Amino acid sequence: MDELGGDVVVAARRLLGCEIEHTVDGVALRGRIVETEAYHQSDAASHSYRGKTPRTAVMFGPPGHAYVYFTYGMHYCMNIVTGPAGEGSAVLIRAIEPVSGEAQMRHNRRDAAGVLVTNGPAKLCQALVITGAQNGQDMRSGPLRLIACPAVSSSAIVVATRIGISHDTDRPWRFYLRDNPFVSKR
DNA sequence: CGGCAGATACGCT
DNA sequence: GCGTATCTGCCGT
Repeated sequence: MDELGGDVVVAARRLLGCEIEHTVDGVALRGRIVETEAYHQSDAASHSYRGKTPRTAVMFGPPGHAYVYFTYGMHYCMNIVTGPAGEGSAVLIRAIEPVSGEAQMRHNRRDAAGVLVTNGPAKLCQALVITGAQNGQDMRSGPLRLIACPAVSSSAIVVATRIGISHDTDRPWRFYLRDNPFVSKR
């Protein structure tokens, strides 16, 4: 998807409605992106704010790769790297709606019921078996893929402030599909 | 159902 | 040392 190489906010909106698929042991675990957040180098909430480090190096790499980080001692969260190589920007995937492999996703989540299976950034990583092993992977091909989609119309997108951060909290850089039940928080 | 504490390990200061 | 782009269970209303 060409738009990933441009502005991270444009990319965050553009990724809504597109799908992520991780094939694990021959089973395609696939979901539609319903909630995203943009993170940019100029932004104190971003891991890339203090420059390139071993942990954040992937954010400064080419667009379309996965940036997976480990947090709170137990959770993984996944991003899709955006912007030109050299710029530290990425879009956090905060929620997806299952499309295929839903039974396996629920199993991976200790049989979570209803929207609880994928309605949060760490939950969807657990459901899709995304860990540090996927960090840096090119999502244009391979077992972890991004599947492009037509752009979602602006009227279907809700703009909000980002969740769980303590710096630059006022940026309207969170986007989600209006009325989608898998969105993490209204 | 809303609020809060606890879990738990890693990167960076 | 300290803070963390979170989740879950447990408590009270």
